[in-house]
Amino acid sequence: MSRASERAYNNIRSMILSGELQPGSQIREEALAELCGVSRTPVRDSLRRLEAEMFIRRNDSQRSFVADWSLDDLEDAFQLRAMLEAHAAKRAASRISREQLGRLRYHNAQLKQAIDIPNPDVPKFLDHNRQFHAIIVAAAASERLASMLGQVTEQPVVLRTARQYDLENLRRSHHDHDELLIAFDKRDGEWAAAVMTGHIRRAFHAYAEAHSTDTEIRKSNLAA
Amino acid sequence: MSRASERAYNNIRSMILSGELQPGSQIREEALAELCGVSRTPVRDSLRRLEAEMFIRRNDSQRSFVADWSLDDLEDAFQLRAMLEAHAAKRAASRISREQLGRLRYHNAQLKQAIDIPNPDVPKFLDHNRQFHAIIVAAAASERLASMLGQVTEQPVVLRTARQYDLENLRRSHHDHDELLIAFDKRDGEWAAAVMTGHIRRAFHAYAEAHSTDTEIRKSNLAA
DNA sequence: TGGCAGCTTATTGTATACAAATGGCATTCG
DNA sequence: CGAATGCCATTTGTATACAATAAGCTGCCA
Repeated sequence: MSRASERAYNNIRSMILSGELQPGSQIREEALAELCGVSRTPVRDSLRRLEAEMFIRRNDSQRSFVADWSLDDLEDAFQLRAMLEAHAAKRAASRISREQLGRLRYHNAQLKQAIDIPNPDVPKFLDHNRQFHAIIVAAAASERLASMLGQVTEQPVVLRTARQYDLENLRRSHHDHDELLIAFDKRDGEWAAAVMTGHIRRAFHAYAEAHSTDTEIRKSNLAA
Repeated sequence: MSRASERAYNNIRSMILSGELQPGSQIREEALAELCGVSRTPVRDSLRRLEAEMFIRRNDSQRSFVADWSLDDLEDAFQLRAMLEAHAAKRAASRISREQLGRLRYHNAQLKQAIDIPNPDVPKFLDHNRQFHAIIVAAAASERLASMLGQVTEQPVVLRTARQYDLENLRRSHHDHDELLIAFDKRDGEWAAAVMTGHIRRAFHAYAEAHSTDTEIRKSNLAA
């Protein structure tokens, strides 16, 4: 993707992810164009992409709004993600190369390092976690599957989820990865898929709990 | 979507589906713009959409080509479709309304009529088949799932597939629908999902067989 | 006062001109 | 003769002007 267009896309996307553009708020092409320092043309391209990825919704008269996710929407996304990622794990089990397995082990070791210290390095954990999953998706060798997973993995809230993992959850997450590695080693697709399903579903519940606390906090703030 | 943009999208899409634009051939925005009687702007919009839907691929330097599907790609698409549509059936089983069930029965009756005559009415069959599946997806009540299914259901070859169903396959297809109706009636999601999986996988193999015959015909044409 | 008609303004859609980048061809040099 | 390089043609990317459409407001009439 070309320079202006890519810049616009990344800018807008990160503004949505960070919450800078509030869920439900209207989006005007020209305003974004100024913010990104480009013309409306690449902004429009970006909006179309973001709409396809469901970061943005449009009403009947073509006006754009930042998507606002209910807990149900979120569970839906997680459910699809669990199914797709389990499928990816299953495919990967019979296709993964020695070299990919090695990289998987490397990232998992880094993950372990990130949490096996007094003060866990969460960003480091997240980064290696992302790469770990990316390798599995690549090993699954289905472009289509990868593209679909892209649509459900980096939802606004999904990103924020991991930050809310407590240490216990991070450890379990790491443990799942260990088990995935063994399943891959034994080329047991069913096992890999099962582990992955649980792995993603835990992530959802970790979020749901954090979210309800969050909501309560917000409520009490409003009350104050 | 607005007039020019929608026209461009539909035109280009149907040109791809019909084979008028040959798989693998390069696409030039200006040429399409002339063909559709619009400017490049809406054509570009359409190309982006079609690229996301994987009807079109782009090389490193942003040139567009009509997607060319290998049998493997196709099996991949069918596999994903089977998984997603089974998931839809499962969800639908616990959510479908009496009214939707009624419409399902109606379309299935029409399906039966279309093939229970000396000369089967294939277009009629296809139309009611499409609506039957659409109702299930709607009953699943997941926008995201619906959007993903859209990406794997109307691939160029998928469309041509059904035309190659022989009567026996059409009958089995209708029988699957009957069974789905019972599963829905009993709110048995697992059953519905299982039937749906088989239903879609049969479609794939029906295509694969027709395709190999097809290829042989093409080869002998070349030889002649 | 409530609601509707018509106008005004805000926002998106389309066309077009121009800029940037890419590919292909020809020429030249080793 | 082959490969590399520079130029030209083709194609895509971006900006901008203008057109179309929808929303909001104002004032009129019931």
